Amino acid sequence: MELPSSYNPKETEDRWYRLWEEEGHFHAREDDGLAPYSIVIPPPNVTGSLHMGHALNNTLQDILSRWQRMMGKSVLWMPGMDHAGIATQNVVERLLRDEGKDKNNLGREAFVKRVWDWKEHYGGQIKGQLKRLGCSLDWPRERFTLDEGLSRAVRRVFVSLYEEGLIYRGYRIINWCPRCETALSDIETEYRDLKGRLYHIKYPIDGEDGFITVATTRPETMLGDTGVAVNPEDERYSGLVGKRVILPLMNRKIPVFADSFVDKSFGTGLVKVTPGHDPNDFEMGKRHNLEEINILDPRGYINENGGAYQGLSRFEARDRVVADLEKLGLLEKIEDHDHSVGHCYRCNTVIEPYLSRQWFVKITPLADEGIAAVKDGRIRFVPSNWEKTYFEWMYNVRDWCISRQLWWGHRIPAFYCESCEHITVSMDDPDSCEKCGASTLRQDEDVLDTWFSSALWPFSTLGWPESTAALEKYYPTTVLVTGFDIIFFWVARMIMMGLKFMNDVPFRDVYIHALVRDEHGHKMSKSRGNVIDPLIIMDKYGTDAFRFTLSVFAAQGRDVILSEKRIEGYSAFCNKIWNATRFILMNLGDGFVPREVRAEELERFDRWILHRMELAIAEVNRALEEYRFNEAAQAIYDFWWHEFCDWYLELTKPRVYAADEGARASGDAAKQVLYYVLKISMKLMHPFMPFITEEIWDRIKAAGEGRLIVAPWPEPRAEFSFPEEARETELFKEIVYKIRNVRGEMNIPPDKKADLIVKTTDTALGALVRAEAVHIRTNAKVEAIRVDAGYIPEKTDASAVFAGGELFIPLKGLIDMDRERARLEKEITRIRSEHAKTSAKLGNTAFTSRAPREVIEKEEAKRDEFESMLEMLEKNLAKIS
RNA sequence: GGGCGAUUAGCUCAGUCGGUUAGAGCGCCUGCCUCACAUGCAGGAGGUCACUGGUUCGAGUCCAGUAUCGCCCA
Repeated sequence: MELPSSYNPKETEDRWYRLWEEEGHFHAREDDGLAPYSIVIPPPNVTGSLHMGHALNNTLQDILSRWQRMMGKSVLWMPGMDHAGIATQNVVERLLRDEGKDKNNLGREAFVKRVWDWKEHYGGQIKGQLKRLGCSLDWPRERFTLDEGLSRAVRRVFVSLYEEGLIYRGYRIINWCPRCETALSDIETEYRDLKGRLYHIKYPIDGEDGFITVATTRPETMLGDTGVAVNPEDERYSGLVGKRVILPLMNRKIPVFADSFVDKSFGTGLVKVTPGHDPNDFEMGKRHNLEEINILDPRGYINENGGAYQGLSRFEARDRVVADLEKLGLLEKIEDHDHSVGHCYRCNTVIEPYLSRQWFVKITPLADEGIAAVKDGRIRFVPSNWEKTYFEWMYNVRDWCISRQLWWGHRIPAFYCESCEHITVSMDDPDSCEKCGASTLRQDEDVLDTWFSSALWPFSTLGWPESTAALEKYYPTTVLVTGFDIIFFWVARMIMMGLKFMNDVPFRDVYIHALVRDEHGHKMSKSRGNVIDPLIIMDKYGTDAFRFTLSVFAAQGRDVILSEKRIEGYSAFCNKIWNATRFILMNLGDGFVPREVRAEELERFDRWILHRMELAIAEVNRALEEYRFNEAAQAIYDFWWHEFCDWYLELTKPRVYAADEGARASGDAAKQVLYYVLKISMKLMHPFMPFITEEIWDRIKAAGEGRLIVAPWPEPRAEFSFPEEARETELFKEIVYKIRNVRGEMNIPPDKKADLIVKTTDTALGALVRAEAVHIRTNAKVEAIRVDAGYIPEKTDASAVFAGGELFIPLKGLIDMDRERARLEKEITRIRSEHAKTSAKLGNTAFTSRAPREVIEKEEAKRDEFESMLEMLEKNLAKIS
């Protein structure tokens, strides 16, 4: 039973993952008769590869899954990927471009086939990377948003919402990406503050000599102006309303009208109105019957409506328009002006508000249900403050533009009749128009927003619209784990769709974790060059160290700020786990037979460590129940390192090393406890560090015991509650600390043997010191130990006080008096200031009359203790002065 | 402009119901290769809990304001 002197993650990780998977431990069974616990993975993009956000997100889900699996639940963690319409289409288009090809030459069918080919060969790299991370996903159930079943679900939802009037076709301003050449939803547009300019342009008044001046940030859109607006309350321009102005460059006569939308204080108070290229202008145009002129083609170039500017890009057109206005003397001035400009969230191109016909989901009726579900607690956000963000958005949500001018995605199941224009929307492709019966039907060219299919993820992956056993058992899912950045994109929409089509929430809890940032708190991004690649980290430090680091830093409401230094620190923890195990195995001996630990054979420190372990188990359970991953991880770390390794292992050494017959029973008990604590610890650690714990488990498990991944989670054991021994052990530790402190501060060389006199009138304490003399000796490095209530210290004794007594270390000839005086003085100062604080409190009648009794008693006890310590310290100081 | 969050040791952060001598990791200083681990052991230094005011017997914790920073939305 011996371990190599260090743990090799590389070698073990791969092997264990394969075994777990082969043995079917990740697979959920609908018929297992166990209570369900289900999580659906936030489906990564098929084009994606594992980044820190994924690593955190999936580590947390895996911790929950493994914990609940060990708790005996029927755990389903559903894997899958998202077809990522724009991103994937972009990837393949780029490939084609490199080959000198173009998707339009290829044609739709061939292009889509090409994307599928790409997906088969290069897509889904992230799957292997999730395995690398140890994720216990139920792979045989893996789904893809574009697979047959999910496509069926998407179509069912579309048809059903259309029939109900919740999906409609509309002609309006949407966000258009001229590079992707598709519409985007509002939330796919990211606004960024840019330094721009405000151009003041003079428009001549029709039939008069004067001008009016309008201010705009986008002069090129004037080519499509069909009006000028003014606030009705603006006295400056009251005479203008009803007149016409001549649009320069285009020489079009356009009306001046009043609309309360106009902000009097912005620019000149007069705004040019371009209904074809601005959502607000569009609304005004509707109110005032203005013509809507579209001056741009889908690529963002000026079209035939832009007169002489046709063929220019929107940016070239801006320069030319400004230059021409300047020449005509119509450019009054240009001011610097900061404004926020929409960008495509996929390709970062400046978005164009663009007038076009698109499909929309009427969202308000769905949102109302979604709001109610969170309001009445059917869904709980953790941390709860995210509910506020959710409500804020849901109350102000606008109709969702779901059509995309792409080829990669779910094609919209709407069929236009060539003869009567009727739209047929149905589950199966129709042969003829449902209205006039004509067979000349043309399917809508567009596909659906990828998020439309992701919105169905919690039930579509379980087999909906079929009614399956999986759906029956695992829906609603237990918890959704995701980042706050997709609350609107995904979480809110799943809630709405789940309520609509399943009549139930898609998940009970939504745990929102933070973003991973670099060590300076910056968002990791390729352009910043501060990306830490999780795969490199796992290679370097091992997956377990990486996962543990993520858990420790996953505090609620905080960003995860990651640096390699920390990961390195926790790889030391893995080493500590390995080596403590190694120590235990080396000392159990070949004849060791594990058995139940019996209360009557336990010594003080055995009871103490079992007591502490029970507390650790309770803490891990509580923390995980509340999704406080960092607290659970911290509890594990502290217990293992600072209690089990720092103290208990040291305390067992004399017992397990002892060779004589009389000590054998004590040594045997210690071995049983070591083994027991080791096993329980592996269980507690497993969800966080699955590989090293399974590896250790494999070497320590009893005959016939199965894998750790499915070992039963530790049950609380009331018989291991030993508060008395715990208290005594803390006292023992304090004595050891004090002696070490004296040695350290006094610079006593390690090889210098020192004796110890403990002076106390407390007989129980004296008995404790006598009983544990061996352990004080080995842990504090002292020789002879004596308890003497009447001890009169020598002038050459170093001393220290503790709760219940004082201790002396005779150091004839070695003691540096100045140093010892300074040490005692420092301690006196410290205790005095504590004493002052507590006696001030007790001297305050407001406190003594109003504070709860136990708080007062605590203060009194503190005061008494400080007083007796001060008395001893001062006496000892006087003695050596 | 509206909303949310943060500010605690040199750095990065915990701190649960308002009551402990405010903690951890890293870094720093001192001493140790003690037969599990130098990825380690022992000891130590280091804090006006951003600021101002309030509530309270009592505030790192609750409230208000200020400052700085970050994020989301318009």
